[in-house]
Amino acid sequence: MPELPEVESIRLSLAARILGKTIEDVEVRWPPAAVSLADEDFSALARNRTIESLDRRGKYLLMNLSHGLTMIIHFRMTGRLIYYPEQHEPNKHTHVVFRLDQGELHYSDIRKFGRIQLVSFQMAFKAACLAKLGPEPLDESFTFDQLGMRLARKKSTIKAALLDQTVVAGIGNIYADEALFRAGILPDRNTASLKVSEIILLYDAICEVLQEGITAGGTSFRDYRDADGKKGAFQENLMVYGRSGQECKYCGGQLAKIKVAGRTTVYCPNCQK
DNA sequence: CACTAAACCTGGGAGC
DNA sequence: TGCTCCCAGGTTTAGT
Repeated sequence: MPELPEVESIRLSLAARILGKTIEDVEVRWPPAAVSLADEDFSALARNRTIESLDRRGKYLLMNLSHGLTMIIHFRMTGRLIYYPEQHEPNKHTHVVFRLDQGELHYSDIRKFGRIQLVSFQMAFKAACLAKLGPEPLDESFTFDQLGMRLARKKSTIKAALLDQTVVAGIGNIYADEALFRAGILPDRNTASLKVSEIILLYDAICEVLQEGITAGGTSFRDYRDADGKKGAFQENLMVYGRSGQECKYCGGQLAKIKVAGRTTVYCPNCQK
């Protein structure tokens, strides 16, 4: 389930393969996955455009094409974007095939939740999905004060606040649980109950866990792969996510599982207060 | 405003 | 082996 570190890892691996290449043809095999401007044909619109740059905003990958067009890609849970240097046979989960002047880019998605939107560059940041996003947690402009001010407006649990993309962009279930463990904060604490010292710990934990996730090439708990089809390594560093009932790597106690904000949440009852 | 639930989907695992 | 059931979770939308 690609969160910020996974999308960033896709962006980095993809950049090395496709920047400067031209989209010569597009085969949309499952139309709901490829959304374009009103009444415009996705394939026709994308054809004969050069891939000029790759950006990321939260969990969204932005592919900027020549002539002012941008593809906004969200992978949701099982989306993948993989580059093949040679012609490659699509499978039943391959929804869009981009044939480049050299190689092919395949978008596949088992669960069919992900979407590729094709919009004008000017419209991209006004698009409903991007406009509401909170700050980028790894930008220099993201400070602990900013986090504190945004959390102060929330009346939910701290876990729900971290998953809220309008508070901070890019955190999902994995990194929310990991950041809260590192900060020693129980996931179902009310946001208003956090002391300033705890928000400082949380701020540091968020920045560290996301940066380490990127360095490890993301977390391949199940489906995630980068643009070369390679797994990440951060699953080996997970302290709580997916480890319910197992020993806490820090104190040796048993990790607990609860539902918070409708999501499975794993934490250490001893290390997190 | 904030919460919950449903909807969107399929594969994998558990239990029988 | 094969069936059923439940679970995984990002986001939007509808309802309370």
